[in-house]
Amino acid sequence: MGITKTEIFTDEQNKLAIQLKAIAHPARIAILQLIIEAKACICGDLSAELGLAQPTVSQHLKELKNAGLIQGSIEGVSVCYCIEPVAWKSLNDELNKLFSSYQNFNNCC
Amino acid sequence: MGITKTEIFTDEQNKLAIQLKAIAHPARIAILQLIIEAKACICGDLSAELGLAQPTVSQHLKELKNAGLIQGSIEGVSVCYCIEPVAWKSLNDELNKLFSSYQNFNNCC
DNA sequence: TTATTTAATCGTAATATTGCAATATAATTT
DNA sequence: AAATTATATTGCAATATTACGATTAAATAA
Repeated sequence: MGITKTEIFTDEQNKLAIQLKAIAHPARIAILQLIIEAKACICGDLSAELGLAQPTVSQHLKELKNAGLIQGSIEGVSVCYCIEPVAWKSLNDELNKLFSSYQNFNNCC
Repeated sequence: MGITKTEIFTDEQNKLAIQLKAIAHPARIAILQLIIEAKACICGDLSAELGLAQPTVSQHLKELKNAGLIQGSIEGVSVCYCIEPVAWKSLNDELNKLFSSYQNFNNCC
């Protein structure tokens, strides 16, 4: 079908999946890294830096924005994108919860 | 196109994207949680617990296994799946690196 | 107002993902 | 060996994703 059965999962599971999907692409990982290092935060600069067409980068930025992970502020003719601190921390917390819930010894095999 | 331009990204970025994609689905998050809590680690049990058909769960398990995040050991007629500790820690480390690289103050907007 | 600059949207082709019924495979039990 | 039990694979329909050329929209500058 190509459609996920979201109704059988918890809101937490669905939210985490959506945010993870947003960062589960090398271009979007690269974009986040460039934004964090402040090497580039403008669509055109990111496009040049990455070697991806401007519409492609714009689309990736839109997905990161839809997931709430970045925010854009208008800077004259261009738009400066940066991390949205609250969602970023929330995702970090949720992932820490998932990863720390596993201890080597509580395995059954 | 539907195909990612992996060649323009680093191996690290591609690997992280692949592992994140593996866990970026609510069913696979739920499966990991059930495995970690040792509430279920067998395909049939997971299928019953989640309310997804057996082939669907089998496919999700395969994807997690392909990403190296779980491993299966044959237990008689059934297969017991559990976390692959090395890859699990590696992904955790990589994510910690990404998240900790961001500090609120190094933003440009 | 008319350029100019930059980002967003539209449209589209190629490919990937999701979910499951039907079936095949593998291990155990009788 | 035949039956049983459990998982994996195949095939398929519906939908989603990726990438980009062409175009549009929005803001500033001349």
